[in-house]
Amino acid sequence: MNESVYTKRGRPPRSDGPDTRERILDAALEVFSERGFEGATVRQIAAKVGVSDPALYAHFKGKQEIFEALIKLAGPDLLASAGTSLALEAVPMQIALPEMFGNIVATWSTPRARAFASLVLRMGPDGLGNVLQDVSARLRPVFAAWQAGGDLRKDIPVDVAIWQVIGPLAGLRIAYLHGQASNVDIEHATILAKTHLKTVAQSLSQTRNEEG
Amino acid sequence: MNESVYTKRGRPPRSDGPDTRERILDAALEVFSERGFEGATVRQIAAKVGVSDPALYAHFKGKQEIFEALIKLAGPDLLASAGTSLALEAVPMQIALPEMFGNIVATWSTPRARAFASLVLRMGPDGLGNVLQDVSARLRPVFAAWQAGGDLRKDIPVDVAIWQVIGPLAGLRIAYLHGQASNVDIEHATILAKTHLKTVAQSLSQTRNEEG
Amino acid sequence: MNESVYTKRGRPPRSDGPDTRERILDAALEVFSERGFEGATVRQIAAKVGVSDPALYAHFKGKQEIFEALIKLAGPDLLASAGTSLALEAVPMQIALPEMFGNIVATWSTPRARAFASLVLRMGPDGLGNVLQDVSARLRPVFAAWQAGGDLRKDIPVDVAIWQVIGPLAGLRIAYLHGQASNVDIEHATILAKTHLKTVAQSLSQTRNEEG
Amino acid sequence: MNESVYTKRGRPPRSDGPDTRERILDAALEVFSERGFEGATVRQIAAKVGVSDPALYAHFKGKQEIFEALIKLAGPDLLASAGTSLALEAVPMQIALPEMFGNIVATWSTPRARAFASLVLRMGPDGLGNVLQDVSARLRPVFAAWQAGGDLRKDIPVDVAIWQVIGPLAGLRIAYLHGQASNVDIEHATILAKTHLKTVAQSLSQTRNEEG
DNA sequence: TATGAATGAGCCTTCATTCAT
DNA sequence: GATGAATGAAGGCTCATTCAT
Repeated sequence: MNESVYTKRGRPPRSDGPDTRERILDAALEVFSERGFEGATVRQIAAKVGVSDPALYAHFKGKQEIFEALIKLAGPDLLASAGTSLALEAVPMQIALPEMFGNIVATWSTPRARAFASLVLRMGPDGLGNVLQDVSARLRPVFAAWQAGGDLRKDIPVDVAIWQVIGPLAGLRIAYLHGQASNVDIEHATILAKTHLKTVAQSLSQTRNEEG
Repeated sequence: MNESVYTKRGRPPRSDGPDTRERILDAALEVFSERGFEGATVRQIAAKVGVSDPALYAHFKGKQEIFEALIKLAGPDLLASAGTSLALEAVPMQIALPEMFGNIVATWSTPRARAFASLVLRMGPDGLGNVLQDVSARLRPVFAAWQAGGDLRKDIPVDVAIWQVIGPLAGLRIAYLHGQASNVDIEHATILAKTHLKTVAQSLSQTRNEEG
Repeated sequence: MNESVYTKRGRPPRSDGPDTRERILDAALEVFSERGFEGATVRQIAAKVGVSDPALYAHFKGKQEIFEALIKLAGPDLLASAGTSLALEAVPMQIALPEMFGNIVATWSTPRARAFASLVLRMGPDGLGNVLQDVSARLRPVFAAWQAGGDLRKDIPVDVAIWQVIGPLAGLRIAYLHGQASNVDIEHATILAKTHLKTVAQSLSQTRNEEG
Repeated sequence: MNESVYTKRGRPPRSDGPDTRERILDAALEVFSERGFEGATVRQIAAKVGVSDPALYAHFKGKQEIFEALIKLAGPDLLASAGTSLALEAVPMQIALPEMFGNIVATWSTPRARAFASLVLRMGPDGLGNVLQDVSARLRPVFAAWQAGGDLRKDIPVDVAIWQVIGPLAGLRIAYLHGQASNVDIEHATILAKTHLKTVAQSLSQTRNEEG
């Protein structure tokens, strides 16, 4: 993998890449997302960076710390990142919701973002649950505003409305937008997300015509 | 953990329960779902069963085989199991869909089922993706029948309709119905699922008002 | 290997062979000679007998004891067995020596004897050295008698004479007459042994014609 | 064994010698020759080197590879090494044969060579058979030349002649010149070898008297 | 900073052996 | 006698980590 044949003790002439710390995190993201924390080995990460494993210890205190640094990075890069960071309250729901599509699926489709998705997945239920509840909490004022303004039907609890929006998206991300996703997967997810957001926007906004 | 101080090479004087194989699988499910395949150790499983680790090797060829046996068991116990095994085509969608709730969330709430959910989660994207695509495929004829019969709006592609139904459920399961779920989580999920199914049934069936 | 499908606790209806102890030793000889003491496992032996491993413990105290029983059997069956047990002193050397061929190589060529040879080989230098010294000791009076009687040249020390006879034979046995020997090996050894004994008998008996 | 009580995870403050790979092979030779491949443990080898067992894995891929490295080294150090590498064809047999003694037994008597002998012995019949056949093959042209030149009696097949020379030597090596050989053993072997070579040279060269 | 060599801990697995039936 | 299930011991090997350079 590493073609350099420099073999001597001590520091090699010069490190060929910029910011080794960054490269370590990149490699770690890949390895951790593919194999999970325990399944990944420090050697694999080091190999991917192109250095020997003790080198990592110059930048991080250990495997655990690399992982945690990754998690810290993951936060803003997750579900949260896309639409939820915008000032959506100001935009009418009918427009804001489909709008999220462009942001969200595009954002989620990058290799890095997909690797993060896999990473969180691998972390077990806690990792995922936290993210979702986090996003849910962030969206609540937005949806409440929409409901107050009449954009969102009043007969649906805000929580349920939120869930109807982000639930399928979360499922989508997990099922189709992970590290190993193929292009077909991504396209499939794109269509599903697009249609989902249009439909759900519609059904959440429209006043019911008949009740039973 | 084991207070007995019997120390001799061979088999101990009395083993307390039969059906060790079953108990191994139970313990393994728990441990694997909590820590993932690599994170789990044979020792932990054996300890949970209350035997020494070599004992497992009388029943399974190795760690891998225990895991695989678990996966095999997981099939019927997963997403699929609940509503999808019924002959739903015969039932009107408006009734069938909410009906699934009783089956599904109840089924998913058992500790065993939740452990399985965590297990599959831990298996990485492949595990999950397969399950969802499996369920999707199984539901397709049902939904198609509904659409042909007029129960399901014709302006929504069957795939999207299915996803709108199971997408939030999948997310739910992952976010709230995993091995470590608290009672609050479960209740939360129950309400979400119930309302979701009612709402989605409605919005999938009702003819559009032609709004825009 | 064992076609019987009787599977129930306790003793099976009847053991199909005679003298299990004997069969165990046979199997053990085979396994030990193929893999050495540590390389052999109790299970392999038991499997070859067609019983389960704990069954061996009804006949022997353990692996070690089986091995020792084998060694005890090996003694008479080894180098010693063939010619050396006869009353060779009475026979003229020129006749006795070639005569040994019929006994020795024939005896050594049986699968059992060859397995024993491998067994002793595997035991390390001690096993082999002991055997050779043993044989040497047994032959000494015979050769001394021959030398006294004029059959054996007086200018060769008895020890050397013995070694010239049995040395090649020992090497032969080890190199060609072991457990895995092919028929070609055996034939080769046969010829070598035959010619060797004839030649050595000649050169040990004939008075030297010239000295320098 | 190691009195230092330094206990910390990584590398210890100072390692005392270089050339660990060499030292591992030395230790391994000893252990393998004493106990055979299966009987030897990686931990024993490491202990003899004075390191912990994982250290070996920095130099060899595993137990098997250590063993194989040893076998590779064994080649030149075995039966072959001594006389057979010389250009013996040029030397008259009567002189060359006894000459081998100085080389061979001296070479075989070194602790290392004796350990190798035990090692090969432990490898079972294959190991030994190969060596002997190898040597036999190497000597054939030499003996053929001698026979053609009249040094070697024409009434003895070359193969048999070779065997009469090396057979006792092989037996000697196995019986007396192994890893655990005492000084007495070595002396005994030395005398036997010396006399053997002189006698055999004589009897292979002298023309028959036409005795019967 | 980065490396090679080394380490303690621990993992999966096999083995000889034993108990209760 | 013979069996299935279980056990303590130990083996080979991997891993994260550390020291000296």
